[in-house]
Amino acid sequence: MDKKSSKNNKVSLSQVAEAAGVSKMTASRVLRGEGGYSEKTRVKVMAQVDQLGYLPNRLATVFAGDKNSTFIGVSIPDLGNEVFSQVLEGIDRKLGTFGHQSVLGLTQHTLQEEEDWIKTVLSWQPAGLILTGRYHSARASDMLRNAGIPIVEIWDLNSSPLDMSVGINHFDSGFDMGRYLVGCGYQKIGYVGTSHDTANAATTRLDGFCKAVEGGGGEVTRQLCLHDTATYYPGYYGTEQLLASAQNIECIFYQNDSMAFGGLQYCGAKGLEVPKDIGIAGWGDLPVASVLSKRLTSMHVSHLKLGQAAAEMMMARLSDEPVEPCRDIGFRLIPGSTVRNTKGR
Amino acid sequence: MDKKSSKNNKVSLSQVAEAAGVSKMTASRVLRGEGGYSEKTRVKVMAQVDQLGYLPNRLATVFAGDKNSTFIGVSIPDLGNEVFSQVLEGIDRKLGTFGHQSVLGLTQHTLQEEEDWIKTVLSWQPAGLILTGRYHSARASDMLRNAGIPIVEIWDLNSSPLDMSVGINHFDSGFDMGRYLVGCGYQKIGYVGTSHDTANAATTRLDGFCKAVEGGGGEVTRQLCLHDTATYYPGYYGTEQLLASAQNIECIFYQNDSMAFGGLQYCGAKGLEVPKDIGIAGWGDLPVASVLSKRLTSMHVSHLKLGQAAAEMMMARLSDEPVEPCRDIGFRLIPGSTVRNTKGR
DNA sequence: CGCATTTATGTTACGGGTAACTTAACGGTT
DNA sequence: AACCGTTAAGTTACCCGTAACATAAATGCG
Repeated sequence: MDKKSSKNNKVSLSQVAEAAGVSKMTASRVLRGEGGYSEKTRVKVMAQVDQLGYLPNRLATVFAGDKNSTFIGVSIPDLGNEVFSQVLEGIDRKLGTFGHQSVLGLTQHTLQEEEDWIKTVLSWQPAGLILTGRYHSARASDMLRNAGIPIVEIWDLNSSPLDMSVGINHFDSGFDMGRYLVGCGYQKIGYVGTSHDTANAATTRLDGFCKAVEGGGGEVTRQLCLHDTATYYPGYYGTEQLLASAQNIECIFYQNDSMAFGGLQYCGAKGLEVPKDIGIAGWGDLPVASVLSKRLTSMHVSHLKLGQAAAEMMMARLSDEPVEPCRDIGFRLIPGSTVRNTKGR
Repeated sequence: MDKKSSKNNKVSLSQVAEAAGVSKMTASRVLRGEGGYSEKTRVKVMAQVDQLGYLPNRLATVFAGDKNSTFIGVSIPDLGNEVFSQVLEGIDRKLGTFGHQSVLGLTQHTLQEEEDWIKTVLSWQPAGLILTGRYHSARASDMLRNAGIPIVEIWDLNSSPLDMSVGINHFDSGFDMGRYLVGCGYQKIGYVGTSHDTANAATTRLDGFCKAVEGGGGEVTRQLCLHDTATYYPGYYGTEQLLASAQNIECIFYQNDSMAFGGLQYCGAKGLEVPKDIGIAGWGDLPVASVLSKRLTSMHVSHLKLGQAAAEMMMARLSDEPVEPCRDIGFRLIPGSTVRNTKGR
């Protein structure tokens, strides 16, 4: 049974059929429970399935062209960011309940990586794709259009998606945060984030943020930590750089909570009291935000729910159920206690 | 070009060949760069490939049985735990550099989920599997043995793996932590963790921990938060429960850092000073541990490296290179400052 | 009992590529 | 021109399961 031929030691349906003394078509019917066979035959076939340890080859089924695969390609920028690992968890768990599998692609926030991955994953005839972000290379867009399979773009809500979209309006979330901070009485506000080669959700948030702050009479001093990940340490050093270059900053908005934690740490190390001496606001509301004795001012997004929604839309489309092509997951501002409460003035 | 037939609108190699006025075998040779065709033919074929937007169907290639697939099934307990998302990131990034893809399975720490997933993923003819943990259901073990593909068991180092294993010795890591805490002068030590239906790495750590503590004359009061995730909140409430049931606890060891953060938060809320009034030790050394003003006493494991090593072993085996079947990634105790420093006594 | 109907099972063809083999075209040599 | 080796291209068969069609056995019913 084991390792008999160098080429292919898998047990095939024909072998099961032969062992059971029936044609492979009959065996196929039994395995699919399709009906049209006697109980005696069913028992014979199933006995051989157990005996030989037969596992169906789904490649053949899909290949035959009549059935869809159960692969869903899922592209995620990176998993170092807790946000995206939660999204992925939501997606994969939900897909799992429908008997589908995620084929992962980590695109490192670059369109080229995404394009390469799309090309590869499409060659596996996936049932659908879930992509993070609304921006794709021209060639990627072509392939996606021609693929003729359901596509869900997540994270950055897209009002004219390739197919379907679920996420939040990042501009609005940045705007709301900006308005809130200005409302707290801040005027000179800094920003610490990372820059990527392409437009992305964080940039969109910053745009919204700036608009609100400037509209409220404030001013945003930008500080982009080039070519680094949006994590704790860049947050720390970005804060140092920012404060060194502009002394009158009253409050800092960070690309995400991890970076804000780094900022808090820097302030603590330099004896700056938060929020007395400086205000700190993050984005994303990571669970670990609760670790701090002071609740971090942040923006809450239900990442798990976002992932689940994406998977649900995908499955609905695959079952030909009607699907609303755009779904807004929403966000919620967490006032926290790392910015001061001086209303207006 | 788009959506022409309801069944299959994919461009096939035959169509390319026909359009280029050659046989599909010739087209196949061109696409694989196998040689044996004229430059004129190559140009003709490639022109049609671009024209028609042909994407190879790898299903067919693998199905034909002569080539291996580039799927690697990867089972991970959950992604809520930052540890595992780092492991997955390490795996997928490394696999990607070899042109392979991860097919994800979240097994929620149950052997049944793992078994079901293994059955499904094997039906897709993966090139190999990477599984978290050393324990598998009997049926799963059967299937794995019969699959005849490389298998890497990660996380919990297995001296007699199904095929290959990479991870750390959890017993030893628990033992070292126990010895360290006893060495710091602690005698009455509590444990807060979660309990699962099956043996797992955390249990093994606890065993090692208890052995060291008891060997050093100390005593471990166990507190298992049944049926909950090993995250922040159960850490908080587990600490509350533990301290309510045993007043003389001097130090608490947690299943992981997330739970330890919860414990720290609880102590802060109740006015207990760390480490003056009580010691706190975690496990895993999450990056966010640096968020705290006090460095959390913990055990460092390089999760990313672990994932990369798993992928490397897999790829080496697939290229028939010699592979050491067991690889110990090691760990490093982080003394931190959440336990007191009273040496011996 | 014989014919119609249902049920059980078998046969053929196919999908998209590729290995293995065959044939045609080309170039050079004597 | 006849011969041969090389290169370029085409043919055939196969991988594994299933749809579609064909046949055989069992059952129903007047």
